[in-house]
Amino acid sequence: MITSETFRETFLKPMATTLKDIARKLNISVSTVSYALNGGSRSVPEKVRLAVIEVAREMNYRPNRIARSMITGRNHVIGVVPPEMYDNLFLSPYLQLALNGITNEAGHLHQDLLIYTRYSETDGHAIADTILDGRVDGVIFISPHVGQTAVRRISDFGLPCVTVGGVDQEGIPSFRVDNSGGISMLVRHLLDLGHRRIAHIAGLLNMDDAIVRLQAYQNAMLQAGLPAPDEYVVKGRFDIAGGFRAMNELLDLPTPPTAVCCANDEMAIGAIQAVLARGLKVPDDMSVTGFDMTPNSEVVPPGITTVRQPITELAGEAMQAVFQMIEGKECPPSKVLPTELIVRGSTSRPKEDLS
Amino acid sequence: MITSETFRETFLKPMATTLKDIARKLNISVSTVSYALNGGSRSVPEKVRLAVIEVAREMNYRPNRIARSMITGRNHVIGVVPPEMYDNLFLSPYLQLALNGITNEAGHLHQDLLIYTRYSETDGHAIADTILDGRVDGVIFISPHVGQTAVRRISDFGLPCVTVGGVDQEGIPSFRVDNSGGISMLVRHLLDLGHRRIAHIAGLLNMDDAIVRLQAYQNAMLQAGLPAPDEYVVKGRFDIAGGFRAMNELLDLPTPPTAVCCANDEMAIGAIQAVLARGLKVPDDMSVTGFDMTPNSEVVPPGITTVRQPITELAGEAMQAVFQMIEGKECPPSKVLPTELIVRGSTSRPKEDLS
DNA sequence: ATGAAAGCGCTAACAT
DNA sequence: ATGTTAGCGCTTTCAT
Repeated sequence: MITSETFRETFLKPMATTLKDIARKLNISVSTVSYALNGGSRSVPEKVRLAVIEVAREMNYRPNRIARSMITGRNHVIGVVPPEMYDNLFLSPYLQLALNGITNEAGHLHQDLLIYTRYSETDGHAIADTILDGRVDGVIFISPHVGQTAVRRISDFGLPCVTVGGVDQEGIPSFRVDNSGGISMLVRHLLDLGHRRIAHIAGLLNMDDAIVRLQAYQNAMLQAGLPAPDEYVVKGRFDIAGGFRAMNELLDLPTPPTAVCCANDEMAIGAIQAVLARGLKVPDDMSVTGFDMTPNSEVVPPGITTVRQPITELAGEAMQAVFQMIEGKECPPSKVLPTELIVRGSTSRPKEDLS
Repeated sequence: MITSETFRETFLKPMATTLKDIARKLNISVSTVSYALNGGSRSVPEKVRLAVIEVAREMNYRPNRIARSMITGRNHVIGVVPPEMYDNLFLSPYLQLALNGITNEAGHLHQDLLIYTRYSETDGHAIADTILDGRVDGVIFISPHVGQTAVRRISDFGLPCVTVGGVDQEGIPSFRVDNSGGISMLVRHLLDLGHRRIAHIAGLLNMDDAIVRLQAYQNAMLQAGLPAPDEYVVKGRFDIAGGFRAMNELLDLPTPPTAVCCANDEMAIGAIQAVLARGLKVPDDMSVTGFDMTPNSEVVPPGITTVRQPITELAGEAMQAVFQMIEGKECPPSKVLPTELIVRGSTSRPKEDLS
């Protein structure tokens, strides 16, 4: 007869030592073994305790966290939902920095990370179901989509939930930078240099950060009394290839801009490549700015003028926040950190004086 | 009286709908509900099935995967162990590429990833215990240390286990490139250009890949009848800063090399920075080679001559391999993929003819 | 001081 | 066709 146990034993996983095994060997009860090993509310005589520990070692006992989770309701695992559902996720510097912050902090807090990478299901319903299946104690969304309904669903369900980037939502703390302030600084920097025809390469407009940055660009231009015509706003998808294409579009315009403000560093890198590919020079023929201050923004010549976004710190704080919520403490407030202007080689006065 | 249930309900997680709740509501048994929802070995009349599904939706039922795991013994989660225990893990391009491969494939196979980032415990014993606590169905080690005893422990226990990089071990399939072949190609390339004084910046020598590459360098020099003196071998820790320091050491030698072969691209980037910082030029004053063909190796001027290592593909195959083992299929064979030489701007003939 | 037993939510064998 | 029940390995209450 093939019982369930026999089946598992034979074909799936090897049988591990359980508390019961130890108890049987020592002729004591499981509860005593449990208390001896984990020191709960009951005290166990030193002699017994040592014997149990000895046998546990001998038999190579390892507590089964799944079983423990069922009772305690705690997994000590935090779910992490990356921004988008495309292949080669980890090539995004933004995600890298965010994961570093989360990872470092998770280590300190003794939590493991379950990274959700299965995005066959695009709809928030399915994603939420996966997240709410009991394996994680809380969730961190990294730059969720606009209308990522999963965030709301999860929060409504009562599972602790925070976002890195994104916008504020009732009861869901978000940790982000002052996008508007950052873009304003960059545009002002370009204005101060004497630029008047300034274009914007926008990110994925289904992400809040991209939307806010676009609006900030438009506002900054408006305030300066300068036009921000539609053809000066090109979508760049937040990646190098997108920045490359977008810059080409701008260069093909009858009156190209003299400066381009990109919604992130990667698009700035692509944009610079496009300029160079035409035999033009950065910053002489075209000033370019980025956003994020990723490691590459420094390495890529001539060094990209950008805005420092403390993503790693922010992500770390997000991690602390979910943890607090999990621990039953009060829902911590959202946090908006200021950005810092980093001027490097990719911006200079325009060739022709346009003032 | 505060029962365990009340406690959890009140302070920790919200109570979710269970099969029992649905059964009670419909006045049928849990097993019927289970079969109606998951369609196991028992058939359920269409009418009942629909009613169950309806109520499940109404009550917002979500299966508890923890409970399911306890019985089936399957989590549909694969553990991933990153190479080292330092902060800012995700800045390593090697890890990024590996994770991409694993992630993409995990998506196809419908497996989630649990990334182990808690390395307060350096010793293999503790790491193995964490991994063997029942939450994952298999493990992928990325470039494990030499003497990473956890790998052996886990494999001995019977949990499916593979490595990306590293060396072959009995019963543990590894997926890696031909390190020796790659380094040989690079050294030969430098020799062909006319270099004779060739140094090596080695990686972390507690990693197999670093050791093998160092040996390959020494062999290649030996074969060419050229010296590879101790002062021409400097440790660079596999990162940019390490490459920078190492190159400075080499430049301070009474007779500096004319070319440096680095064990990875990042150290090559650091090395180039060090050369430039002294007002020297790459490749005119110093040829530099990398390893891995990371995205940056192309972007950093003058473009780094390197060796393409199909890390992403390799990692994907590793993922497929653990999955097969989990499914009870035979342990797949290890795989060694060839590398490909990528010649770019960072190498040229030495200034002085040394032949 | 410690054994027995009740579950956690689910699956699957066993009955009916 | 479907209800009852025995666990999975553990924690924790209850009883002794």
